Amino acid sequence: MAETTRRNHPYSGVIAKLKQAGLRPTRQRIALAKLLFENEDRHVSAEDLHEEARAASVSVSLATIYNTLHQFSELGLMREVVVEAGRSYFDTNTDDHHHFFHEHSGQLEDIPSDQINVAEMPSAPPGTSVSRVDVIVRVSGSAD
Amino acid sequence: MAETTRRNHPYSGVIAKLKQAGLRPTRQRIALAKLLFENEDRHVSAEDLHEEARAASVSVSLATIYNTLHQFSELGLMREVVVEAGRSYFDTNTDDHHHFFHEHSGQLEDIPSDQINVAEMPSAPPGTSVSRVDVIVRVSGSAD
DNA sequence: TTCTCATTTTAGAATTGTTCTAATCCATTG
DNA sequence: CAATGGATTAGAACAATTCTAAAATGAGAA
Ligand SMILES: [Mn+2]
Ligand SMILES: [Mn+2]
Ligand SMILES: [Zn+2]
Ligand SMILES: [Zn+2]
Repeated sequence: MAETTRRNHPYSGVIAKLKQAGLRPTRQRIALAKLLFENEDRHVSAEDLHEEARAASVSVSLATIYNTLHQFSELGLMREVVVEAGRSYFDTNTDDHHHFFHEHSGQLEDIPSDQINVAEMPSAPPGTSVSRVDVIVRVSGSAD
Repeated sequence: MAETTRRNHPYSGVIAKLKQAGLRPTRQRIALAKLLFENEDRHVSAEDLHEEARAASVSVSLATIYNTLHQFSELGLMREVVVEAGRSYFDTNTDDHHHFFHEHSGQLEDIPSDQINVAEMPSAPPGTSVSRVDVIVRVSGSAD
C-alpha cells in the first residue's frame, strides 16, 4: 500500500507522515522528510543534512534544519544520539537499538536490540524512572 | 603507607601520582589533582572544576583546566564521559563502570560494573576493536 | 646559588555547533 | 482570493572549547 501510494503520488508518503504527526507539510519539511525517511535508516548531524539538502538543490536554512530535526525527534519520528561532545546525531531508526561508534570516522552503526542484552539492570534511583538506556560500543580501526 | 606519606608531606600523594604519569608537578596540576583525587570519585565539567578552584582560592586559567583534564584523561588518571551534546564531563573513577544520567539535574551517578551486565555483545565490525562500552541509563525525576 | 631552556601557563582571540530574534513568507481556511 | 497563524530565514548571539603567542616557571647544569 505504501508502495502503490508512493508510485501514484510521489509526495504522499511523507506528506501523510507529516500530517499524522501534526506538522504542516511545508516545502522544506517535505524535502527533508524525503531525504531522511525514503532511504535506509540514517544517522545524520545537522550539518550533514544541510549539506545533503544543498547537494539535492533543496534550499533550506540551517535554522530550519535544526527546527525540523528537533520537531521530528520530539514527535518520535526520529531520535537524538549523543556520542561526542559538541555534536548531535539524529537517528531515523526509532526501534529500540544500540550503537557502535567508529571513533576514527565518527560514524554510527546500529546494533539491533536482539544482538545485545543488558541484563541485571540496577533499579532506578529513588524518585526517578528510566527514560532510556543507551549502549555505545566505541570501536577504533585496528590500524589505529 | 599512603596514609603516613600524606600525613607527613601533604602534597606527596598527588606529586607522586603526577610524576608517575610523567607530568611535572606544577602548582596548578598539584592543586587540581588534590581537588580531583583527594575526595570521593567525581564527575566534573571544566567549568565546575574552574569554579571549584576559584572557590578554593587556587588561581588557574580555564585553558589550563582544559589542558589538565585532557592530559589526565589521556594518561588514564581519569576519563571523559559524554552524555549531553555540548558539554563534557570528566570522571575520576577509572574503574570499569557505567552511569545513571539524571536528565533534570545534569548529574551523573556511577553504576558499578557488577550491578549491570551487558551480555551477548555482537562482535566488533571487521577491522575494528572495541575500545570501550558505555551504558548510560537516562533517568528523569518521577515528577517530570 | 644562579643560569638556561624546555615545559607550562595564560589572556584573550578564534572557532564550532547551536539557539535566538524579529522580519518575511506561505499553507490553510473561509 | 484575503486573512491569519504557523513556518522559514539571515544573521546576530551564545556557550563550550580550542588556539595563539607571549610570559612565567620548574628542573637540571654549572
Ligand atoms: Mn558528521
Ligand atoms: Mn556541571
Ligand atoms: Zn541508530
Ligand atoms: Zn563515573
